[in-house]
Amino acid sequence: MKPTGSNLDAVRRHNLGRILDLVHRQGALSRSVLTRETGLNRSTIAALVAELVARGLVVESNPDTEGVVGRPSPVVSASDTTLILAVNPEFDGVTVAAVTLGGSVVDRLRRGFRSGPSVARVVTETTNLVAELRARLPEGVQIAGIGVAVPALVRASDGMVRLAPRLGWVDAPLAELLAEATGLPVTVDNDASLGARAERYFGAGRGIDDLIYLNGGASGIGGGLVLGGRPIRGAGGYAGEFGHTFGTEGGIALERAVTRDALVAAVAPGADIDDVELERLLGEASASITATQAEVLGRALAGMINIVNPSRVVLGGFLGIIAAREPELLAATVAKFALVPPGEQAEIVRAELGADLLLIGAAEPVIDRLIADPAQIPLRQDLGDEAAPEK
Amino acid sequence: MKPTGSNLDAVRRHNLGRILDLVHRQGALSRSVLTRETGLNRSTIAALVAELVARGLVVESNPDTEGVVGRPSPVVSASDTTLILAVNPEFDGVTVAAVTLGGSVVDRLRRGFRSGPSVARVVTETTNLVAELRARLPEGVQIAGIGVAVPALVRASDGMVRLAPRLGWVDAPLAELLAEATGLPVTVDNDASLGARAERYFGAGRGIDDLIYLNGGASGIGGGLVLGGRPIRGAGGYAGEFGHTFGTEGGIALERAVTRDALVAAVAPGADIDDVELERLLGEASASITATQAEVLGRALAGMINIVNPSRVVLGGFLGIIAAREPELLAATVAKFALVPPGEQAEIVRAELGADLLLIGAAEPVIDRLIADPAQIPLRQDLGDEAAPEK
DNA sequence: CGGAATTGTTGTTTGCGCCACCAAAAAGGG
DNA sequence: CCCTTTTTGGTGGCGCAAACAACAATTCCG
Repeated sequence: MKPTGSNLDAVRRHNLGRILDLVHRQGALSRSVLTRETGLNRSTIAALVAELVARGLVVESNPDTEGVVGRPSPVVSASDTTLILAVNPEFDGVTVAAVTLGGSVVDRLRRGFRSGPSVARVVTETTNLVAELRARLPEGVQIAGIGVAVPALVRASDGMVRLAPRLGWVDAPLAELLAEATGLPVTVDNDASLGARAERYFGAGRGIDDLIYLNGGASGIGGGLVLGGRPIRGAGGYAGEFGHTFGTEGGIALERAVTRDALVAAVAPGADIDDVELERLLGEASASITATQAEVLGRALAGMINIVNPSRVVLGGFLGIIAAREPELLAATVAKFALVPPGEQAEIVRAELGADLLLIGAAEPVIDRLIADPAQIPLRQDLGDEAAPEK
Repeated sequence: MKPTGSNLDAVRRHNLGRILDLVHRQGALSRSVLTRETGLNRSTIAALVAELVARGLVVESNPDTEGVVGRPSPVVSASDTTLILAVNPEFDGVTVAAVTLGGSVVDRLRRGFRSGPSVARVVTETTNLVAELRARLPEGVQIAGIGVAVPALVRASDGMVRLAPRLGWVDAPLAELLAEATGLPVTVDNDASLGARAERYFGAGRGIDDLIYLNGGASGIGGGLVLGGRPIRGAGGYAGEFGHTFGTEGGIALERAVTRDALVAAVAPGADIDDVELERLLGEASASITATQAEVLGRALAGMINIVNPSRVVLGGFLGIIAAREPELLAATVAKFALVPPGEQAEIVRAELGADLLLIGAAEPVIDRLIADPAQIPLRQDLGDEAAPEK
């Protein structure tokens, strides 16, 4: 069965995790703020922070005198000597990046593929890139684990890729294979769900407990759902897979009615351009295509809004371009087809995070594991004069 | 901000609550089972159970020798000396019932109304019924609180009824008024959400983490959503309010296309019959009406299933009758309009709980409060020779 | 009837957060 | 410029909850 009753160890773990969580989400915080925020005693906070420092998870620094009365409180911030490796395999290549506990990408590598890669190919290439990246990292950094964002249906509990149409995979035990190849703990999850998490914590969905996230890419539309402050996967991982829902009455899937290719075809037929270029060209052209697509998108959104009543809808990728170019039309269409109260409560905004979105998201589950038990990172023995050991 | 870090008191509260939770949900459990289930030490369980007994929340009894080796372990079950009062105001009357921690109704009273009642009327009638019911209860029982299930949009955090079309209320601070009038703690929530919880814990949704619940009553269709094991309300409490969603392409709300009145009109026009009678009459008549309604219902369900990917759909009230009479048609319609994978994962079943559904559900939030802090119930002083004091 | 298995019971131990006290560091006021 | 006020860090002792260990009780089985 599930975990259960808590003993004293659990208290320590929970409190360490709570501090790590606050520092991760809100950036640098003074010890006095942590005291207020957690309700714990000053001395307790001091002891907990000391342990996190000893494990290389946070660092303390002197505050810049802020003009407040009283003794200054040391500022606690995420350490950059503990990193997470984020991996994003796609049909045309795989990206590996080093992400800090604070949620920023410090280094990245990419290896392209000519054809759709097999699972084995992705595992070996990823392992190579991981080794390469680790060699480039400064001495003394430790890797907390590997987080993978994959465009597929995933059983997150054990990192099994159930179905990846784009990659042609079925039932690939990706987490297990990568863990074996690299010797590091690995988490695997759906890319859109992870994108939703990233936008929720660090982007356009900050602080929003009920949101729908939709991302439009070259290969289709993916989405993620956050309800009651928690990511929702549904029984089989299909919750929030809005690309396959029906946007029109005729029963055409949304991701076949609203496509990036249609936008590209209208302004630069056949060209291979990125979203920035696409938006620039659309700005110069007439808006009729985005208008048509905005209407279909709006109808589909209305259906979702009626059912889950979110307070915000975040649109990324080329859907973000549509949202930026047709805000009134989109809002009007939603208002027309959604019920009045939920429709009024749902604010439609464009995603804020760009290229790093999936990498930041991919690191999140690893950080979750860290927050659940910070003691999994060994204490650094500063007893001798040697540097802290890696791995 | 939210609660936070945990200290030793929190551990004790959590563990007491965990035991109470297990006993509440799974019925009678032996102390050895509790030990295994919680992972706590035998001696710890003994101490915790002793405290719950002292607070009148559980009782210990001798097990019937089960044919197992080893010393018999005392059975812990919910006490019936601590009760929750469940209240269900409707447009034509208000029901007050006494519910045990085990989730069964032991007594009930109802007062009818001629016309739609004002908030004040409901409060005074409820207060009277509460007093009457308490007078009938045996000596020594204590009331943990009042839980209200109301057909309205509710802000559960403070029990404010935001909008109750059927009752004609707007922004009625029902929890506050009832708490003042009765001197007991009061929780208020939407009736359909509470019904969903009741079915999930004690009915057709037992153990299901992702489910949709829909209930059809004389005044319309209400629903509740449980995702990831938690009730989902959405930003404004509209999540799961499926009655207002569109079941057909023409934009007619589901609860106007699928109605109880249509069924009644087909078999006994104008008659005032209950669901049991209605189902019997339908059994004798032709099935064409239920078939039409099953199709519309199926289309609406398909839309919901595509978005939230539940593993079960529970249908109550007259929708349960439709589900029982047209299982194949309903399943076929869902299969036709839902995507294949989520459609296959969603099992459509009839609700199991009958008339007590809302009352059991209404008690749940009160029990939640009890589980969150069992120490809110005072210790019974058995030091003297007097009985335990009430209130 | 005796051994094995399981669990309740009791007293002791361990570890975590709290508390009280003192010291340190900044702001403000005369 | 010094002194008071305010806020926070640091330290040692304390209380408390759960774990642990040893023993007793109860049942099954041969």
